[in-house]
Amino acid sequence: MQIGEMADATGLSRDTLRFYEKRGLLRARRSANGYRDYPPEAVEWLRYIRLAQSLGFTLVEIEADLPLLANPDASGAQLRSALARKLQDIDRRIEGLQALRGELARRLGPDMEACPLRSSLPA
Amino acid sequence: MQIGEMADATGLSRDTLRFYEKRGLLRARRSANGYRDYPPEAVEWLRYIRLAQSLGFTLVEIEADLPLLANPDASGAQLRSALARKLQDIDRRIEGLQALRGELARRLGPDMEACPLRSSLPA
DNA sequence: CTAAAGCCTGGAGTACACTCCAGGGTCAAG
DNA sequence: CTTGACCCTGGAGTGTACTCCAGGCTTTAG
Repeated sequence: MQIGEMADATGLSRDTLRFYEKRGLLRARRSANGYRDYPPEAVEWLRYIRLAQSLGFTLVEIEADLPLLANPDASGAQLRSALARKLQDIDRRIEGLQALRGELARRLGPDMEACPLRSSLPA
Repeated sequence: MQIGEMADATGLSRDTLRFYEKRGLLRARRSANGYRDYPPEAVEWLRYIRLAQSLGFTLVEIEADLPLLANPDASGAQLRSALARKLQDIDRRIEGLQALRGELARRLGPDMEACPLRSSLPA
């Protein structure tokens, strides 16, 4: 799978794919002519990256899980604990969003005139 | 309340506060000497900004809600519908996170060896 | 009165995540 | 064998959100 196909398959630009590779986030074999050749599974990985990223994870955070995930010697236990940490991370984020939701509903819901958020806003 | 106190109260740097003001995200009266003078309610507003931001909202998105919130002529109905949109926004984000959580649990949970995420990872 | 700490502005610099060239090689179609 | 669509690299440029000066007032403590 060469770069243009991958770009079409994922909605990412060629430049973005090259950029991810430079960062170490994505690997590609090379054909005899030097063209990148992606395995089809890379589509999954890229979709995962985009999903995580759209939800507020940075590339650094996504990368952080990578050495363990990519290491074939990692034990099931290690993987499970890494996964558990990540899930906790996500759960914290969900809780944060629920708190934000509550804040907004509380502050703008019942009494919109006298809400501290409104009275402290810029002109 | 002058800038240093506000910085201490919110954990933001003076520079960040000045930056927010330049962007129109925060307003401050000026004392006779030209120093910024913040109303104490601004602490609430700043905390709100930081919370929203830590959850993946950009300053542009936070600003987008501002003209309506800050407009004293906005009707209760307008405010309520703006709030409803924001809450939907947050709910979508929560759903996204739950999906990500599911993906991870599914892919790394039962069968860690043969997961497509792992096999497509960079060296 | 002076020194230290705090404030001001304008502008340069940084990190992240791209995005867009310029210059050049590769390949399939006609 | 040329044209057009693809690919390559290296490097410059963009937008967001700060962060860090330099140069210069103001205020407080000794």
